[in-house]
Amino acid sequence: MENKNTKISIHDEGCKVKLRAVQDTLDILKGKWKISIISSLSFGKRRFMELQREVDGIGAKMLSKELQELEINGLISRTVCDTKPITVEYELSDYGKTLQNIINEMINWGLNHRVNIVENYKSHAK
Amino acid sequence: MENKNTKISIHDEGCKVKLRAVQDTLDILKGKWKISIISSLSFGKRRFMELQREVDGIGAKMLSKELQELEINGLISRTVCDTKPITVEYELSDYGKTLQNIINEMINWGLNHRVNIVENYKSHAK
DNA sequence: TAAAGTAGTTTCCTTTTGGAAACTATTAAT
DNA sequence: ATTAATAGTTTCCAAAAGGAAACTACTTTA
Repeated sequence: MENKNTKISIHDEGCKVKLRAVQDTLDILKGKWKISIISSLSFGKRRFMELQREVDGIGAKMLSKELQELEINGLISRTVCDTKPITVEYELSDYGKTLQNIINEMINWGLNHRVNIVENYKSHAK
Repeated sequence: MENKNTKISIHDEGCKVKLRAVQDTLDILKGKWKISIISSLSFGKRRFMELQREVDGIGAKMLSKELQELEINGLISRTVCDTKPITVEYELSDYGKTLQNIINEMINWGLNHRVNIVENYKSHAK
């Protein structure tokens, strides 16, 4: 009885800690565009306009806002280059690169999901 | 020149495909509570009220709505048990379980992030 | 001098999201 | 009879999120 309660208690605490960890991650990645921006930057440094072209559908206002939040959280760096027309390069910081595993898993899941959906469509079309 | 363009083109296409895959994943997981609900269910089956107690801050309306969307997308199953007061059990489907890698990476990142934040606080407090 | 590209910011507006509380319906216990 | 617990649904409302377009400011090119 005491043993059983102890085990349940330990289990519950483990769930809570993990759920809190997920929530901590989500708090950093919240917003419609943040994960897409990080994904884009995971392929290499990008300028403002490059990001706007690569992240489908994002406007300048949202891109600017999301980049600021990512920078505040130490996930990306912003570098102003004194080129002819001024350019700004955004890059994942070392800390931002620790998100790579999450991104990779999302890429894998999404690729697989698309295959599943297409297969499902085919089987219904028969 | 032609070689270089070809390489760039291939690279660009790879990015686009991967970014689209991330977007596909995000479309399934969008909403304030979906990932938390899936995380909770990744520890085992849960009843409606259990989920509401475990997912911190969620209300009945949102829980109900998010569960419906998850069921529509085939990620969870809903089983009505004919117990004394009727109970309903929610469970990850086999397909929902394929999200486990993403959840695990989010748990790991969040756990690590919390340690980093605490360490940062300590070093500033010195 | 005008157009176009860089990187944003600001304003105004709409849509989406989400919360609180009340309500339905059933069953069991007090 | 009343309370409580199950699992939701519905309504009404507020806040947050986000988009379009105009605007700033600088430089280069035509």
